[in-house]
Amino acid sequence: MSLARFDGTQTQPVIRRLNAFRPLSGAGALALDKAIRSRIVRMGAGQDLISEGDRPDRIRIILSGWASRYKTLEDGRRQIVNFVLPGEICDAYVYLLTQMDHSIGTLTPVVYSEIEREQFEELAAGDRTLAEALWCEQLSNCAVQREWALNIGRRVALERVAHLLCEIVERLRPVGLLEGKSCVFPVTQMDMADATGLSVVHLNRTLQELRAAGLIVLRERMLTVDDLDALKNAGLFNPSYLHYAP
Amino acid sequence: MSLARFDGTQTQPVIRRLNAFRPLSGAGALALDKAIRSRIVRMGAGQDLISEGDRPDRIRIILSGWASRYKTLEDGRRQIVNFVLPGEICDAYVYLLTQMDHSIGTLTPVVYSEIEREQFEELAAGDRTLAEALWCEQLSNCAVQREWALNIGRRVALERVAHLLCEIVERLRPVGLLEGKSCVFPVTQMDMADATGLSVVHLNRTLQELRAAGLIVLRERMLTVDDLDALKNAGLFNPSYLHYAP
DNA sequence: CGTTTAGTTGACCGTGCTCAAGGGGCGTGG
DNA sequence: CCACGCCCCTTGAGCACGGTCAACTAAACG
Repeated sequence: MSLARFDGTQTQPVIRRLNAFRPLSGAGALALDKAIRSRIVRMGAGQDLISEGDRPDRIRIILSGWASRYKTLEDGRRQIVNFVLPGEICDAYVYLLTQMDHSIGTLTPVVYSEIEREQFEELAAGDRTLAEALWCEQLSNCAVQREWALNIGRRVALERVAHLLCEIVERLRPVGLLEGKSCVFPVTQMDMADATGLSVVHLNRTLQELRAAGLIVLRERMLTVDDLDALKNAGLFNPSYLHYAP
Repeated sequence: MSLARFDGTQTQPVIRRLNAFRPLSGAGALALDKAIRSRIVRMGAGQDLISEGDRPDRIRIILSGWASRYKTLEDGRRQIVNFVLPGEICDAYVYLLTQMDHSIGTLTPVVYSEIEREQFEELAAGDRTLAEALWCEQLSNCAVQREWALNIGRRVALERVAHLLCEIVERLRPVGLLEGKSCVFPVTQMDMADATGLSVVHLNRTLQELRAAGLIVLRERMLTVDDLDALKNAGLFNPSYLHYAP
Protein backbone atom coordinates (compact mmCIF):
# COMPACT_ATOMS: atom_id res chain seq x y z
CA MET A 1 0.00 0.00 0.00
CA SER A 2 1.09 3.57 -0.47
CA LEU A 3 2.76 5.25 2.44
CA ALA A 4 0.13 7.62 3.67
CA ARG A 5 1.08 11.14 4.70
CA PHE A 6 -0.36 13.30 7.40
CA ASP A 7 -0.31 17.05 7.19
CA GLY A 8 2.16 17.04 4.40
CA THR A 9 5.33 16.36 6.31
CA GLN A 10 5.62 12.76 7.46
CA THR A 11 4.95 9.25 6.32
CA GLN A 12 2.84 7.08 8.56
CA PRO A 13 5.32 5.30 10.83
CA VAL A 14 2.90 3.07 12.76
CA ILE A 15 2.04 1.07 9.73
CA ARG A 16 5.68 0.62 8.87
CA ARG A 17 6.32 -0.54 12.39
CA LEU A 18 3.44 -3.00 12.56
CA ASN A 19 4.45 -4.32 9.16
CA ALA A 20 7.86 -5.05 10.61
CA PHE A 21 6.16 -7.57 12.90
CA ARG A 22 3.55 -9.05 10.56
CA PRO A 23 2.31 -7.82 7.24
CA LEU A 24 -0.97 -5.94 7.60
CA SER A 25 -3.74 -6.47 5.12
CA GLY A 26 -4.46 -3.51 2.86
CA ALA A 27 -7.84 -3.07 4.46
CA GLY A 28 -6.40 -3.20 7.95
CA ALA A 29 -3.72 -0.66 7.15
CA LEU A 30 -6.24 1.63 5.55
CA ALA A 31 -8.65 1.46 8.47
CA LEU A 32 -5.84 2.12 10.93
CA ASP A 33 -4.57 5.00 8.86
CA LYS A 34 -7.99 6.56 8.81
CA ALA A 35 -8.44 6.15 12.56
CA ILE A 36 -5.07 7.74 13.22
CA ARG A 37 -5.91 10.80 11.16
CA SER A 38 -9.19 11.38 12.94
CA ARG A 39 -7.58 12.99 15.96
CA ILE A 40 -4.06 14.37 15.83
CA VAL A 41 -2.57 16.25 18.76
CA ARG A 42 0.64 18.23 19.25
CA MET A 43 2.56 18.66 22.46
CA GLY A 44 5.71 20.57 23.37
CA ALA A 45 8.90 19.08 24.76
CA GLY A 46 9.30 18.26 28.43
CA GLN A 47 5.65 17.57 29.18
CA ASP A 48 3.83 14.46 30.29
CA LEU A 49 1.59 12.76 27.76
CA ILE A 50 0.14 10.94 30.73
CA SER A 51 1.29 10.61 34.33
CA GLU A 52 1.59 7.81 36.84
CA GLY A 53 -1.75 7.44 38.60
CA ASP A 54 -3.82 8.85 35.75
CA ARG A 55 -6.69 6.79 34.41
CA PRO A 56 -5.89 5.86 30.82
CA ASP A 57 -9.02 6.29 28.75
CA ARG A 58 -7.71 6.06 25.21
CA ILE A 59 -4.63 4.92 23.37
CA ARG A 60 -2.01 7.15 21.83
CA ILE A 61 0.25 6.58 18.87
CA ILE A 62 3.40 8.61 18.44
CA LEU A 63 3.66 9.97 14.91
CA SER A 64 6.76 12.09 15.33
CA GLY A 65 9.06 13.07 18.16
CA TRP A 66 10.49 11.13 21.07
CA ALA A 67 9.10 10.36 24.51
CA SER A 68 10.22 8.30 27.49
CA ARG A 69 8.41 6.07 29.91
CA TYR A 70 9.70 6.67 33.41
CA LYS A 71 9.05 5.87 37.04
CA THR A 72 10.22 7.78 40.07
CA LEU A 73 10.79 7.03 43.74
CA GLU A 74 9.61 9.42 46.43
CA ASP A 75 13.09 10.82 46.97
CA GLY A 76 13.47 11.76 43.32
CA ARG A 77 15.45 8.83 41.98
CA ARG A 78 14.18 8.25 38.48
CA GLN A 79 14.40 5.35 36.05
CA ILE A 80 13.56 5.68 32.40
CA VAL A 81 12.18 2.24 31.63
CA ASN A 82 11.88 2.72 27.88
CA PHE A 83 11.84 5.24 25.10
CA VAL A 84 8.84 5.75 22.87
CA LEU A 85 9.84 6.34 19.27
CA PRO A 86 7.79 7.42 16.27
CA GLY A 87 5.37 4.72 15.18
CA GLU A 88 5.08 3.20 18.62
CA ILE A 89 1.78 2.68 20.36
CA CYS A 90 1.34 3.81 23.94
CA ASP A 91 -0.16 0.54 25.01
CA ALA A 92 -2.94 -1.04 23.08
CA TYR A 93 -5.81 -1.71 25.47
CA VAL A 94 -4.33 0.31 28.38
CA TYR A 95 -7.78 1.60 29.19
CA LEU A 96 -8.50 -1.86 30.59
CA LEU A 97 -6.36 -0.82 33.55
CA THR A 98 -7.58 1.68 36.10
CA GLN A 99 -4.40 3.69 36.42
CA MET A 100 -1.02 4.24 34.86
CA ASP A 101 1.90 2.64 36.65
CA HIS A 102 4.37 5.01 35.01
CA SER A 103 4.52 8.36 33.24
CA ILE A 104 5.19 9.09 29.61
CA GLY A 105 7.03 12.35 29.06
CA THR A 106 8.06 14.02 25.83
CA LEU A 107 11.74 14.58 25.08
CA THR A 108 10.99 16.69 22.00
CA PRO A 109 7.86 18.25 20.59
CA VAL A 110 5.61 15.32 19.74
CA VAL A 111 2.79 14.78 17.28
CA TYR A 112 0.51 11.93 18.23
CA SER A 113 -2.87 10.45 17.47
CA GLU A 114 -5.51 9.65 20.04
CA ILE A 115 -7.91 6.78 19.53
CA GLU A 116 -10.86 6.16 21.79
CA ARG A 117 -11.67 2.75 23.13
CA GLU A 118 -14.69 2.02 20.94
CA GLN A 119 -12.99 3.02 17.74
CA PHE A 120 -9.84 1.11 18.64
CA GLU A 121 -11.71 -2.08 19.42
CA GLU A 122 -13.64 -1.85 16.19
CA LEU A 123 -10.33 -1.66 14.39
CA ALA A 124 -8.91 -4.71 16.12
CA ALA A 125 -12.12 -6.67 15.71
CA GLY A 126 -12.37 -5.76 12.05
CA ASP A 127 -9.04 -7.07 10.85
CA ARG A 128 -7.26 -10.17 11.98
CA THR A 129 -3.83 -9.13 10.71
CA LEU A 130 -4.11 -5.94 12.71
CA ALA A 131 -5.17 -7.72 15.89
CA GLU A 132 -2.21 -10.06 15.54
CA ALA A 133 0.21 -7.24 14.82
CA LEU A 134 -0.99 -5.52 17.98
CA TRP A 135 -0.24 -8.62 20.02
CA CYS A 136 3.16 -8.85 18.38
CA GLU A 137 3.93 -5.27 19.23
CA GLN A 138 2.93 -5.89 22.81
CA LEU A 139 5.03 -9.04 23.04
CA SER A 140 7.97 -7.14 21.59
CA ASN A 141 7.55 -4.31 24.10
CA CYS A 142 7.64 -6.85 26.86
CA ALA A 143 10.75 -8.44 25.40
CA VAL A 144 12.47 -5.07 25.24
CA GLN A 145 11.61 -4.54 28.87
CA ARG A 146 13.20 -7.87 29.76
CA GLU A 147 16.33 -6.97 27.84
CA TRP A 148 16.52 -3.75 29.81
CA ALA A 149 16.46 -5.72 33.04
CA LEU A 150 19.40 -7.75 31.75
CA ASN A 151 21.13 -4.61 30.56
CA ILE A 152 20.82 -2.77 33.85
CA GLY A 153 21.35 -5.82 36.03
CA ARG A 154 24.24 -7.56 34.40
CA ARG A 155 26.10 -5.39 31.91
CA VAL A 156 28.85 -3.02 33.00
CA ALA A 157 28.58 0.67 32.18
CA LEU A 158 30.31 0.61 28.79
CA GLU A 159 28.36 -2.40 27.55
CA ARG A 160 25.19 -0.93 28.92
CA VAL A 161 25.42 2.35 27.06
CA ALA A 162 26.60 0.67 23.87
CA HIS A 163 23.65 -1.71 24.07
CA LEU A 164 21.19 1.11 24.53
CA LEU A 165 22.51 2.93 21.49
CA CYS A 166 22.39 -0.21 19.36
CA GLU A 167 18.81 -0.84 20.38
CA ILE A 168 17.72 2.64 19.45
CA VAL A 169 19.41 2.43 16.08
CA GLU A 170 17.68 -0.86 15.35
CA ARG A 171 14.33 0.45 16.49
CA LEU A 172 14.62 3.53 14.30
CA ARG A 173 15.49 1.49 11.25
CA PRO A 174 12.09 -0.02 10.41
CA VAL A 175 10.34 3.33 10.66
CA GLY A 176 12.86 4.88 8.29
CA LEU A 177 14.45 7.29 10.74
CA LEU A 178 17.96 6.02 10.19
CA GLU A 179 19.74 8.08 7.58
CA GLY A 180 22.76 6.11 6.54
CA LYS A 181 24.84 5.74 9.66
CA SER A 182 23.22 8.61 11.52
CA CYS A 183 20.04 9.49 13.31
CA VAL A 184 18.77 12.32 15.42
CA PHE A 185 19.25 11.54 19.06
CA PRO A 186 17.43 14.06 21.23
CA VAL A 187 18.34 12.49 24.55
CA THR A 188 20.24 14.42 27.19
CA GLN A 189 22.98 12.74 29.17
CA MET A 190 20.74 12.90 32.21
CA ASP A 191 18.09 10.95 30.35
CA MET A 192 20.64 8.41 29.21
CA ALA A 193 21.88 8.07 32.76
CA ASP A 194 18.35 7.45 34.00
CA ALA A 195 17.79 4.92 31.25
CA THR A 196 20.91 2.93 32.08
CA GLY A 197 20.79 3.16 35.85
CA LEU A 198 24.04 5.14 35.96
CA SER A 199 24.87 8.55 37.41
CA VAL A 200 25.20 11.46 35.00
CA VAL A 201 28.87 11.83 35.82
CA HIS A 202 29.66 8.23 35.09
CA LEU A 203 27.50 8.22 32.00
CA ASN A 204 29.44 11.19 30.70
CA ARG A 205 32.72 9.39 31.23
CA THR A 206 31.36 6.27 29.58
CA LEU A 207 30.29 8.22 26.50
CA GLN A 208 33.77 9.66 26.30
CA GLU A 209 35.18 6.15 26.39
CA LEU A 210 32.90 5.14 23.52
CA ARG A 211 33.96 8.23 21.59
CA ALA A 212 37.63 7.63 22.29
CA ALA A 213 37.26 4.07 21.03
CA GLY A 214 35.85 5.47 17.80
CA LEU A 215 32.57 3.63 18.33
CA ILE A 216 30.24 6.61 18.25
CA VAL A 217 30.04 10.23 17.25
CA LEU A 218 27.48 12.05 19.35
CA ARG A 219 27.07 15.79 19.25
CA GLU A 220 24.38 18.33 18.64
CA ARG A 221 21.65 15.77 19.19
CA MET A 222 22.96 13.64 16.36
CA LEU A 223 24.29 10.11 16.69
CA THR A 224 26.57 8.56 14.09
CA VAL A 225 27.77 4.98 14.30
CA ASP A 226 30.31 4.22 11.62
CA ASP A 227 30.92 0.61 12.57
CA LEU A 228 27.66 -0.71 13.97
CA ASP A 229 29.01 -4.23 14.31
CA ALA A 230 31.78 -2.97 16.52
CA LEU A 231 29.28 -1.15 18.72
CA LYS A 232 27.14 -4.26 18.89
CA ASN A 233 30.17 -6.21 20.01
CA ALA A 234 30.93 -3.69 22.69
CA GLY A 235 27.33 -3.87 23.93
CA LEU A 236 26.87 -7.63 23.57
CA PHE A 237 23.93 -6.70 21.41
CA ASN A 238 21.82 -9.21 19.51
CA PRO A 239 18.71 -7.79 17.88
CA SER A 240 16.63 -10.96 17.96
CA TYR A 241 14.73 -9.89 21.08
CA LEU A 242 13.14 -7.07 19.10
CA HIS A 243 11.24 -9.73 17.15
CA TYR A 244 11.21 -7.89 13.86
CA ALA A 245 10.53 -10.18 10.95
CA PRO A 246 13.77 -11.13 9.19
CA MET B 1 -18.11 -20.80 39.74
CA SER B 2 -16.77 -23.62 41.82
CA LEU B 3 -13.05 -23.88 42.18
CA ALA B 4 -12.20 -26.69 39.87
CA ARG B 5 -9.64 -29.27 40.93
CA PHE B 6 -7.18 -31.16 38.85
CA ASP B 7 -5.86 -34.52 39.86
CA GLY B 8 -7.28 -34.16 43.29
CA THR B 9 -4.63 -31.95 44.85
CA GLN B 10 -4.90 -28.35 43.68
CA THR B 11 -7.46 -25.72 42.91
CA GLN B 12 -7.31 -24.04 39.54
CA PRO B 13 -5.07 -21.00 40.04
CA VAL B 14 -5.28 -19.45 36.57
CA ILE B 15 -8.91 -18.62 36.93
CA ARG B 16 -8.31 -17.06 40.32
CA ARG B 17 -5.52 -14.99 38.81
CA LEU B 18 -7.47 -13.80 35.80
CA ASN B 19 -10.40 -12.98 38.06
CA ALA B 20 -8.04 -10.75 40.02
CA PHE B 21 -7.76 -8.61 36.89
CA ARG B 22 -11.31 -8.72 35.55
CA PRO B 23 -14.17 -11.02 36.50
CA LEU B 24 -14.50 -13.86 33.99
CA SER B 25 -17.92 -14.93 32.82
CA GLY B 26 -19.01 -18.36 34.02
CA ALA B 27 -18.90 -19.68 30.47
CA GLY B 28 -15.44 -18.25 29.88
CA ALA B 29 -14.07 -19.74 33.07
CA LEU B 30 -15.58 -23.09 32.27
CA ALA B 31 -14.20 -23.18 28.75
CA LEU B 32 -10.75 -22.21 29.99
CA ASP B 33 -10.90 -24.80 32.73
CA LYS B 34 -11.77 -27.48 30.23
CA ALA B 35 -8.97 -26.46 27.87
CA ILE B 36 -6.46 -26.51 30.68
CA ARG B 37 -7.41 -30.04 31.69
CA SER B 38 -7.04 -31.37 28.19
CA ARG B 39 -3.25 -31.56 28.34
CA ILE B 40 -1.42 -31.54 31.63
CA VAL B 41 2.33 -32.06 31.82
CA ARG B 42 4.79 -32.55 34.65
CA MET B 43 8.42 -31.54 34.73
CA GLY B 44 11.18 -31.89 37.31
CA ALA B 45 13.09 -29.08 38.95
CA GLY B 46 16.01 -27.40 37.23
CA GLN B 47 14.87 -27.95 33.67
CA ASP B 48 13.91 -25.57 30.91
CA LEU B 49 10.25 -25.42 29.95
CA ILE B 50 11.46 -23.65 26.85
CA SER B 51 14.82 -22.16 25.92
CA GLU B 52 15.99 -18.97 24.29
CA GLY B 53 15.98 -19.46 20.54
CA ASP B 54 13.25 -22.12 20.55
CA ARG B 55 10.20 -21.60 18.40
CA PRO B 56 7.19 -21.26 20.67
CA ASP B 57 4.32 -23.25 19.20
CA ARG B 58 1.83 -23.31 22.04
CA ILE B 59 1.15 -21.57 25.30
CA ARG B 60 1.75 -22.95 28.75
CA ILE B 61 0.01 -22.26 32.01
CA ILE B 62 1.71 -23.03 35.29
CA LEU B 63 -0.63 -24.93 37.59
CA SER B 64 1.78 -25.61 40.43
CA GLY B 65 5.44 -25.03 41.14
CA TRP B 66 7.73 -22.11 40.42
CA ALA B 67 9.74 -21.19 37.36
CA SER B 68 11.91 -18.26 36.34
CA ARG B 69 12.38 -16.38 33.12
CA TYR B 70 16.05 -15.69 32.56
CA LYS B 71 18.50 -14.43 30.01
CA THR B 72 22.23 -15.07 29.84
CA LEU B 73 25.24 -13.38 28.29
CA GLU B 74 27.89 -15.39 26.48
CA ASP B 75 30.28 -15.25 29.42
CA GLY B 76 27.74 -16.76 31.79
CA ARG B 77 26.35 -13.66 33.47
CA ARG B 78 22.69 -14.38 34.07
CA GLN B 79 19.70 -12.20 34.85
CA ILE B 80 16.42 -13.61 36.07
CA VAL B 81 13.95 -11.17 34.55
CA ASN B 82 10.88 -12.51 36.31
CA PHE B 83 9.47 -15.42 38.23
CA VAL B 84 6.57 -17.48 36.96
CA LEU B 85 4.20 -18.43 39.76
CA PRO B 86 1.25 -20.82 39.80
CA GLY B 87 -1.66 -19.50 37.74
CA GLU B 88 0.54 -17.48 35.43
CA ILE B 89 0.45 -17.86 31.69
CA CYS B 90 3.67 -18.26 29.75
CA ASP B 91 2.73 -15.61 27.24
CA ALA B 92 -0.60 -15.63 25.55
CA TYR B 93 -0.02 -15.57 21.81
CA VAL B 94 3.75 -16.22 22.01
CA TYR B 95 3.48 -18.46 19.01
CA LEU B 96 3.07 -15.30 16.94
CA LEU B 97 6.80 -14.81 17.45
CA THR B 98 9.35 -16.97 15.68
CA GLN B 99 11.67 -17.52 18.60
CA MET B 100 11.96 -17.13 22.34
CA ASP B 101 14.07 -14.21 23.52
CA HIS B 102 14.57 -15.80 26.94
CA SER B 103 14.40 -19.15 28.68
CA ILE B 104 11.92 -20.37 31.23
CA GLY B 105 13.42 -22.75 33.76
CA THR B 106 11.77 -24.60 36.61
CA LEU B 107 12.85 -23.91 40.19
CA THR B 108 10.75 -26.74 41.58
CA PRO B 109 8.87 -29.61 40.01
CA VAL B 110 6.16 -28.00 37.94
CA VAL B 111 2.74 -29.07 36.72
CA TYR B 112 1.56 -27.13 33.72
CA SER B 113 -1.00 -27.21 30.97
CA GLU B 114 -0.25 -26.89 27.27
CA ILE B 115 -2.72 -25.31 24.91
CA GLU B 116 -2.27 -25.33 21.16
CA ARG B 117 -2.74 -22.25 19.07
CA GLU B 118 -6.08 -23.20 17.51
CA GLN B 119 -7.67 -24.16 20.77
CA PHE B 120 -6.34 -21.08 22.51
CA GLU B 121 -7.64 -18.70 19.88
CA GLU B 122 -11.03 -20.34 19.96
CA LEU B 123 -11.12 -19.68 23.68
CA ALA B 124 -10.21 -16.02 23.31
CA ALA B 125 -12.58 -15.52 20.41
CA GLY B 126 -15.41 -17.23 22.24
CA ASP B 127 -15.52 -15.09 25.37
CA ARG B 128 -14.98 -11.38 25.60
CA THR B 129 -14.25 -11.34 29.34
CA LEU B 130 -11.53 -13.90 28.78
CA ALA B 131 -9.98 -11.97 25.90
CA GLU B 132 -9.90 -8.85 28.03
CA ALA B 133 -8.47 -10.67 31.02
CA LEU B 134 -5.70 -11.98 28.81
CA TRP B 135 -4.82 -8.45 27.71
CA CYS B 136 -4.88 -7.35 31.33
CA GLU B 137 -2.55 -10.13 32.32
CA GLN B 138 -0.20 -9.16 29.55
CA LEU B 139 -0.29 -5.49 30.50
CA SER B 140 0.38 -6.44 34.10
CA ASN B 141 3.35 -8.59 33.08
CA CYS B 142 4.77 -5.66 31.21
CA ALA B 143 4.24 -3.40 34.20
CA VAL B 144 6.06 -5.86 36.44
CA GLN B 145 8.92 -5.86 34.00
CA ARG B 146 9.09 -2.07 34.16
CA GLU B 147 9.09 -2.14 37.93
CA TRP B 148 12.01 -4.57 37.80
CA ALA B 149 13.96 -2.09 35.67
CA LEU B 150 13.34 0.53 38.34
CA ASN B 151 14.23 -1.93 41.06
CA ILE B 152 17.52 -3.00 39.54
CA GLY B 153 18.42 0.42 38.21
CA ARG B 154 17.61 2.71 41.09
CA ARG B 155 17.10 0.90 44.37
CA VAL B 156 20.02 0.01 46.64
CA ALA B 157 20.59 -3.61 47.62
CA LEU B 158 18.45 -3.66 50.77
CA GLU B 159 15.51 -1.92 49.12
CA ARG B 160 15.88 -4.12 46.09
CA VAL B 161 15.63 -7.40 47.95
CA ALA B 162 12.83 -6.13 50.18
CA HIS B 163 10.91 -5.02 47.11
CA LEU B 164 11.31 -8.38 45.43
CA LEU B 165 10.00 -10.21 48.47
CA CYS B 166 7.00 -7.88 48.75
CA GLU B 167 6.15 -8.40 45.13
CA ILE B 168 6.22 -12.14 45.44
CA VAL B 169 4.02 -12.07 48.50
CA GLU B 170 1.48 -9.89 46.73
CA ARG B 171 1.54 -12.05 43.64
CA LEU B 172 0.99 -15.21 45.65
CA ARG B 173 -1.97 -13.72 47.49
CA PRO B 174 -4.64 -13.78 44.74
CA VAL B 175 -3.90 -17.40 43.88
CA GLY B 176 -4.26 -18.38 47.51
CA LEU B 177 -0.69 -19.45 48.13
CA LEU B 178 -0.18 -17.13 51.05
CA GLU B 179 -0.86 -18.93 54.32
CA GLY B 180 -1.23 -16.24 56.93
CA LYS B 181 2.09 -14.46 56.98
CA SER B 182 4.04 -17.24 55.33
CA CYS B 183 4.56 -18.81 51.96
CA VAL B 184 6.82 -21.41 50.45
CA PHE B 185 9.78 -19.73 48.86
CA PRO B 186 11.77 -22.20 46.78
CA VAL B 187 14.34 -19.73 45.51
CA THR B 188 18.03 -20.20 46.18
CA GLN B 189 20.19 -17.26 47.09
CA MET B 190 21.87 -17.54 43.72
CA ASP B 191 18.50 -17.16 42.03
CA MET B 192 17.67 -14.17 44.19
CA ALA B 193 21.03 -12.64 43.34
CA ASP B 194 20.38 -13.12 39.64
CA ALA B 195 16.92 -11.61 40.01
CA THR B 196 18.17 -8.50 41.77
CA GLY B 197 21.36 -7.95 39.81
CA LEU B 198 23.52 -8.53 42.88
CA SER B 199 26.32 -11.00 43.59
CA VAL B 200 25.50 -14.02 45.74
CA VAL B 201 27.82 -12.85 48.45
CA HIS B 202 26.23 -9.47 48.71
CA LEU B 203 22.75 -10.90 48.47
CA ASN B 204 23.54 -13.16 51.39
CA ARG B 205 24.67 -10.20 53.48
CA THR B 206 21.60 -8.24 52.49
CA LEU B 207 19.31 -11.06 53.56
CA GLN B 208 21.09 -11.12 56.89
CA GLU B 209 20.46 -7.42 57.27
CA LEU B 210 16.77 -7.98 56.59
CA ARG B 211 16.70 -10.78 59.12
CA ALA B 212 18.59 -8.74 61.71
CA ALA B 213 16.08 -5.92 61.26
CA GLY B 214 13.32 -8.42 62.01
CA LEU B 215 11.74 -7.85 58.62
CA ILE B 216 11.81 -11.41 57.37
CA VAL B 217 12.22 -14.98 58.48
CA LEU B 218 13.59 -17.10 55.68
CA ARG B 219 14.71 -20.65 56.18
CA GLU B 220 14.07 -24.08 54.79
CA ARG B 221 12.44 -22.65 51.67
CA MET B 222 9.84 -20.84 53.77
CA LEU B 223 9.36 -17.09 53.95
CA THR B 224 7.56 -15.42 56.82
CA VAL B 225 6.90 -11.70 56.94
CA ASP B 226 5.43 -10.65 60.25
CA ASP B 227 5.14 -6.97 59.49
CA LEU B 228 4.50 -6.67 55.77
CA ASP B 229 4.03 -2.91 55.97
CA ALA B 230 7.48 -2.54 57.44
CA LEU B 231 8.96 -4.63 54.64
CA LYS B 232 7.07 -2.58 52.08
CA ASN B 233 8.54 0.55 53.61
CA ALA B 234 12.02 -0.87 53.45
CA GLY B 235 11.51 -1.77 49.79
CA LEU B 236 9.63 1.39 48.76
CA PHE B 237 6.95 -1.01 47.60
CA ASN B 238 3.59 0.09 46.26
CA PRO B 239 1.45 -2.70 44.79
CA SER B 240 -0.49 -0.58 42.32
CA TYR B 241 1.73 -1.57 39.40
CA LEU B 242 0.46 -5.13 39.67
CA HIS B 243 -2.92 -3.86 38.50
CA TYR B 244 -5.00 -6.25 40.54
CA ALA B 245 -8.55 -5.05 40.95
CA PRO B 246 -9.05 -3.37 44.34
C1' DC C 1 31.14 -42.26 52.81
C1' DG C 2 32.65 -39.07 49.10
C1' DT C 3 30.58 -35.53 46.28
C1' DT C 4 27.75 -31.85 45.23
C1' DT C 5 24.93 -27.91 46.23
C1' DA C 6 23.64 -24.06 49.21
C1' DG C 7 24.78 -20.94 52.57
C1' DT C 8 28.21 -18.15 55.24
C1' DT C 9 32.25 -15.41 56.43
C1' DG C 10 36.59 -12.64 55.81
C1' DA C 11 39.65 -9.73 53.25
C1' DC C 12 40.57 -6.90 49.58
C1' DC C 13 39.56 -4.22 45.73
C1' DG C 14 37.25 -1.64 41.83
C1' DT C 15 33.42 0.19 39.46
C1' DG C 16 30.67 3.64 39.69
C1' DC C 17 28.63 7.33 43.04
C1' DT C 18 28.85 11.83 45.41
C1' DC C 19 30.17 16.32 45.93
C1' DA C 20 31.90 20.33 43.95
C1' DA C 21 33.22 23.57 40.61
C1' DG C 22 33.50 25.50 36.15
C1' DG C 23 32.49 26.20 31.04
C1' DG C 24 29.59 26.83 26.94
C1' DG C 25 25.33 27.73 24.54
C1' DC C 26 21.00 29.82 24.41
C1' DG C 27 16.91 32.33 25.57
C1' DT C 28 14.98 36.15 28.14
C1' DG C 29 14.66 40.51 30.02
C1' DG C 30 16.61 44.86 31.34
C1' DC D 1 23.09 44.90 23.12
C1' DC D 2 24.58 43.02 27.04
C1' DA D 3 23.74 40.65 31.41
C1' DC D 4 21.91 37.15 33.62
C1' DG D 5 20.06 32.66 34.46
C1' DC D 6 19.37 28.13 33.09
C1' DC D 7 20.39 23.86 31.12
C1' DC D 8 23.65 20.73 29.64
C1' DC D 9 28.11 19.02 29.55
C1' DT D 10 32.66 18.28 31.63
C1' DT D 11 36.34 17.48 35.00
C1' DG D 12 38.63 16.41 39.58
C1' DA D 13 38.91 14.23 44.03
C1' DG D 14 37.49 11.14 47.42
C1' DC D 15 34.82 7.46 48.87
C1' DA D 16 31.37 3.60 49.38
C1' DC D 17 28.59 0.09 47.81
C1' DG D 18 28.88 -3.94 46.16
C1' DG D 19 32.05 -7.31 43.49
C1' DT D 20 35.71 -10.89 43.56
C1' DC D 21 38.33 -14.47 45.50
C1' DA D 22 38.88 -17.92 48.75
C1' DA D 23 37.94 -20.92 52.39
C1' DC D 24 34.83 -23.35 55.35
C1' DT D 25 30.31 -25.45 57.09
C1' DA D 26 26.12 -27.96 56.67
C1' DA D 27 22.88 -30.44 54.48
C1' DA D 28 21.45 -33.50 50.67
C1' DC D 29 22.33 -37.35 47.93
C1' DG D 30 24.43 -40.88 45.38
